[in-house]
Amino acid sequence: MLDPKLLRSDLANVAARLARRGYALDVDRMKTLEARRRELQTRTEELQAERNARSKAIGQAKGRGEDIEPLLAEVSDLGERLEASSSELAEIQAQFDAIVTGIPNLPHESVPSGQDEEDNVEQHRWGTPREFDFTVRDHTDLGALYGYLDFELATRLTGSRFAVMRGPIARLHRALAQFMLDMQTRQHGYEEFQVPYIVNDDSLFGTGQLPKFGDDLFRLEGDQNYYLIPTAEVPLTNIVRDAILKADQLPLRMTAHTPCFRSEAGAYGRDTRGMIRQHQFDKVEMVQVVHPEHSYEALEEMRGHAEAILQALELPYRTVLLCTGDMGAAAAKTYDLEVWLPSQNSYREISSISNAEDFQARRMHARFREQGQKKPSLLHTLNGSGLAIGRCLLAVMENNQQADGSIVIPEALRPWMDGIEVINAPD
RNA sequence: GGAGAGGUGGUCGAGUGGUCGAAGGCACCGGUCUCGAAAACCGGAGCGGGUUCACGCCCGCCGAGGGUUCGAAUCCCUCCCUCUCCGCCA
Repeated sequence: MLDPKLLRSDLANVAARLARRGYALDVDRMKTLEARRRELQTRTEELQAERNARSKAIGQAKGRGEDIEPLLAEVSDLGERLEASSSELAEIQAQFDAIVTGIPNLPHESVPSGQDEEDNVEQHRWGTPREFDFTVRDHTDLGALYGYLDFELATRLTGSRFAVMRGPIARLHRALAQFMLDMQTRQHGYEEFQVPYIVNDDSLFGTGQLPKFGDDLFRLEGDQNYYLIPTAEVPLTNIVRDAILKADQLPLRMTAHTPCFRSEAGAYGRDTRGMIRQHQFDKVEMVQVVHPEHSYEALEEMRGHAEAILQALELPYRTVLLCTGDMGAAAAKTYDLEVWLPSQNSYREISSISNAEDFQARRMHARFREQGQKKPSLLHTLNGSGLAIGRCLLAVMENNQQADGSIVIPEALRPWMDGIEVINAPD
């Protein structure tokens, strides 16, 4: 959420910056609503003040044993006028809020303008895609070869876009998760969390999925407004909702391994084959809660924390700076890491690292108190995948495959695989 | 799931429907005292919003949302949460 004060004082400039990411702010409507709001709020508060004063006077008169009938007569229509004014104010306020809560974050000045992923800017590449002297299989074929990865079974159990992993592939999946968690906690200073996989609507509002992107979420039956988490970013970031931290507690570095559930309502028809785009996938997530002055250092740092995983696994990747049109609504700046997939002969997203600045903090009322400062100020929040485990699994499978369909386990991962070096056909 | 008791400021804890944003204790900050500290004493302190050049003034907030009333922390309704006992379960 943007600062409502900024929307009042610098509307034209805000609109211009939003236009850069393709968001058309209705400036005239905002001006009209704001003028109306101001008028109604002033009047409502005046009426409230009058009510308070008169009620107090009635109480005092009664205390002195005086006749309060005349005083009551004086306030007879006050309630109605107040009700009329305040309900109209609530109406205007609701319209204003509906717009404000739907406005995306302002892009950082270093973010290139652009429409979609075509306009993203590659920052650098790491590793060299391997040359194969045989025809590469994609992970779906590799998994099917020995029955370690079964999409048809998952379809029978549930429906489309789910996977069943078994034996060594299931084991590899677990190893990846453990490996990533251990790296983030032991080497990068994150605290490990185990969080609910179901959250309420307040949490989803806080991180910005609601109210606008509810279609991408799985909502639970019942009247509790419960949703399956689309990412651990939601529970982890909301840990600081409604909190006022002390400056010396910062930065907070949190990580968690969770499943993520996405209905991907807008993405049907894309990546229908394999486990690139699933309704359920596991991810190790990193979240940082930092002092506003340090959030861009933290962004670079987190990018490094995610890259370190890919480097350790010896997976070729490239780093991409997202353009304004490809960023999520909460992000001011986002890097994507894209891993090399031989079967697609291209790089595919495996991690996304964003600085939300105070966008989420404002929605969550997440603040901190600067040493010696009276007023609390908003924190900055960042999140990044470190990494998406399903996609990492398929990247390992495809990049490390051999002619017979066996898969070499990356060196760094072997301690988490009981020393298994190659995934072969079952005995 | 059944029965009961509760949700008040950083914390503990008062609060007959009327000057209550709310006593008091603790913790906290500033000051006096002290070589320094402790103790004692004095004082200050919540969050959000509106308005003002500013001092300030005003509004809202006692789990959440409704309602009754001139007036609600206090009365009524719905929901959420916590605790105790029983049952069930991992």
